[in-house]
Amino acid sequence: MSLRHAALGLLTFGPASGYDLLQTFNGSLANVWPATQSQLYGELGKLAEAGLVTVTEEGARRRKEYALTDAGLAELKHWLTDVEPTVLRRNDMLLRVFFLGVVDHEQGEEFLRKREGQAVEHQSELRATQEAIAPETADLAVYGRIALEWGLRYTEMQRQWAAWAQEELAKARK
Amino acid sequence: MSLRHAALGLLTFGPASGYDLLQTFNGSLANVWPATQSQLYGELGKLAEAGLVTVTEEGARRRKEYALTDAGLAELKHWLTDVEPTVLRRNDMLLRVFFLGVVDHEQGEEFLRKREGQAVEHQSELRATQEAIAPETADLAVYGRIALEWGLRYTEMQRQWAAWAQEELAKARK
DNA sequence: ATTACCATGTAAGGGGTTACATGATTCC
DNA sequence: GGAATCATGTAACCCCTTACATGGTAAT
Repeated sequence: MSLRHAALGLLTFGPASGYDLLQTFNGSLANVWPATQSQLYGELGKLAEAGLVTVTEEGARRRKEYALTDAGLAELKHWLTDVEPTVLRRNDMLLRVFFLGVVDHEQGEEFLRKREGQAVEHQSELRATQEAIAPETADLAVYGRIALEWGLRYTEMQRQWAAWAQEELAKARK
Repeated sequence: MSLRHAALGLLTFGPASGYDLLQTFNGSLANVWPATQSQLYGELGKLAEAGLVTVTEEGARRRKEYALTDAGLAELKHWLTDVEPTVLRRNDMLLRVFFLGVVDHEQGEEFLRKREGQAVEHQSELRATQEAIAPETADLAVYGRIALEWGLRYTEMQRQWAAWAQEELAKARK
């Protein structure tokens, strides 16, 4: 049920069309809560029907601009403060680790090597976006910086873990 | 499509019934790839139909015991070595961070305090299971230990991040 | 006998993905 | 005029969750 809240959240920055929101979902939210066009347009319809947003303007090319209503803002605040975030489940990569004994040691090591590389790569992407938005975030988007820091620490953790795991494997092999 | 591979993976440890597998999904796999009864029985049926597992025994109480076929093992290996794990997406908690500016500073700080507490709690649970399985894992379940270590490092990262974020907020508030 | 546990299945509904479909406007 | 972009919508399909439904077996 969080696409709904992601949309409400984005509308706190100002009115926007489905198309506008989609750019954000594919941009800064891509690593946190991606959404497809199909899904978003459907959800905006439901949000309007539920009175959490309203159409404030109909522009060219059937463009509809949506704005948050009081009820929408209330729902967003409720979600932020009263609803417990779900703990992370379903980790594709870790599931594979569980069964890595099925293939031989070399392939196990290669798997971990790849994870290490992927973490490095992902981290450098995050650093790139960090530098791209650095100027304007003197104190403006504190929470944006905090979210980004999570990504940096996560990828760093993954990198170190994968390196450690390779050593463990080497030890176990002797 | 990973429930299928989780089931195949578990069957490499020996034949088992849907009910047996379910205990594992609710036990050691709960933090990695949970599955419901309803879903699992359905998937086992599809796996049998696809020839990746076979019913090796029909016991009391309609119990069916499944075993991996050669095709099933091949599919599992293929998934382990050739299919790239999906990078983690959709983080409920981080999505909230993005919009935390909507509520006041105190509530923002409380949110982060809760995350810190949750990380501590989750980590101590992991340590408990670590000690519970320690004796038998001298070198037996290397990959199990490696997966567990991921959890310990993840929760530690989250704890430190949440603490850091609270400091950043305090700084930004002055 | 009753309770607890073993054991499997179906149905309804939500959320997500991919693909299909359509048309308006802007820019070259 | 043609291509790129803006802009919205529908349909089919898969995965997952919750709830409902049924019955066998073991232990007290």
